[in-house]
Amino acid sequence: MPDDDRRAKLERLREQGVDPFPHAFPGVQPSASVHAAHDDLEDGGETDVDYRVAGRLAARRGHGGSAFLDVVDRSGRIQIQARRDVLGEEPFDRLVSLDLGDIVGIDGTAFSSRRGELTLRATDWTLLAKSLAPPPDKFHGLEDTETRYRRRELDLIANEETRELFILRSRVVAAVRRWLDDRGFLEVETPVLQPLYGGGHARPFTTHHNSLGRDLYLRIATELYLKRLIVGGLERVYEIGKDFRNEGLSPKHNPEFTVLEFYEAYADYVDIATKLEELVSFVAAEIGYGGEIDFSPPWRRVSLRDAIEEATGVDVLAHRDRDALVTAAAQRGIDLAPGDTWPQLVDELLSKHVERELHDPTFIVDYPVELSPLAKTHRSQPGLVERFECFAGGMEFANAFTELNDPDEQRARFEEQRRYTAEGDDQAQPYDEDFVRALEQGMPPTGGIGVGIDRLVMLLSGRRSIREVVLFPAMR
RNA sequence: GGGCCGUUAGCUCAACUGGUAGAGCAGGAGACUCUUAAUCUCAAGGUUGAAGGUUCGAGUCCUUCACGGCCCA
Repeated sequence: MPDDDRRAKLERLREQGVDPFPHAFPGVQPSASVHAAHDDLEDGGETDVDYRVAGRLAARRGHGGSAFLDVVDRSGRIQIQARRDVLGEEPFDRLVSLDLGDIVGIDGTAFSSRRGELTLRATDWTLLAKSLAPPPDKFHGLEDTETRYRRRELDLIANEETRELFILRSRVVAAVRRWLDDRGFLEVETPVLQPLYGGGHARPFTTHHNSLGRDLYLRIATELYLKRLIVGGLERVYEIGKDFRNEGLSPKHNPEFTVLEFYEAYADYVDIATKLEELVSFVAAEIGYGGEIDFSPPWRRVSLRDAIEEATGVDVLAHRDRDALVTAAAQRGIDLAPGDTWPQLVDELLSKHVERELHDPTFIVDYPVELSPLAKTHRSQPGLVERFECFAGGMEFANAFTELNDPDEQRARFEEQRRYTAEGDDQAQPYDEDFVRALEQGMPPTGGIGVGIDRLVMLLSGRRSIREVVLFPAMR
């Protein structure tokens, strides 16, 4: 058993007075900085520059009196040369008999091998943590999808692309924050545990607060609280956080997912669209995006009605109730579920016939009021609201509107949602009196948006499954 | 929910129409002072996802289940 071998080594080390789990190792430099300083060294060239690096032992090539070791840290990989004549008998033998996966600290002098690989000739070394479990295959890495998701630490150890992907994700989020911070947006935190959920079309998770003796919901969106902050005069706010939706898993859906929402007073959905173009193209440039999607502004804008009519021949606005729409679609050879509400049917036409064809970023604008209970009525087109969803790579990744700020109309919209609930839509939005009361205080004209960060990372990294871009995706 | 594919050593994969489960890497012993998927020698490593069934005999065929992947709804 390999584990037994490793445990036997652990005991042997302890008997030799070596602490296999020391407390710290100060002064470590990233391996990439060693490469940056010396990668122009000629083949076989020597330096007298010493470095201290640390990381996981990933490979070993022994040659009797010398050996080459590969040490991996977050910034990359660096080759270590161990020599008996440099280190001395015992330190050399112990270094060379470490297990792959052990964490080591290396002090060494930079030089270039005969074949031109930058290498540290170890002058001293320290075991920093013993690894008791064998690592994945050093060449093939870890390929089993299930193990990669369930044991992401192994994926990160074995697969450099995974490490780079999650570093990329972090850079995406950092760039988003930088862009918003630079434009006067204030980052805020609103409740995850909510007495009433709202701001989205979804089923919630329910939990229970023991000492309050009441049920609470995990938020499905941050929208209503953020708009209350606009009422409060914070003018430009944003939140990046997890939302939770109690629905099925798919390549585009994880039950908990990261969303950016931002709201801007005195702006409308046209302003927000421009900001989204700028934000995403900024982030793409910051991370050096070089993929197939053209994020450069301006992005195409097409009305929801035209988009659906182009794809299906059905004019949804000419068939403004459930039965008429089902009939019109049937004449075009499209079966719709007759039990759905009218807004659900429109949403179905959009997601099944339009969404997957939208490769480069596209704004679908001006939605029926029935689909958008929190959006302001369109200034010129009756029956519509000022709303857009943004699509790219065949996937929705953002949703925005000119915010409804008339409290009486908001109340009426919530009442309409109640009717949809009564018609069987279990995702319709509940009546939130606290929110309406806040609107009664007076909310300035406001534009707001939600951007799916996981999906944005999928687009920017070319990944086709949300599970690839979430560190620990939900598994059955 | 439906269809298809997959699950074999720690990891990556073999095993023909049913006939003693193999290899590489990792791990063990040894050789080797510029290798980089190092090389060479030797030995070891398995409840073939689970449970049933058919058969003289099942990794292989059948049924059910679990988990995963892809596609569809």
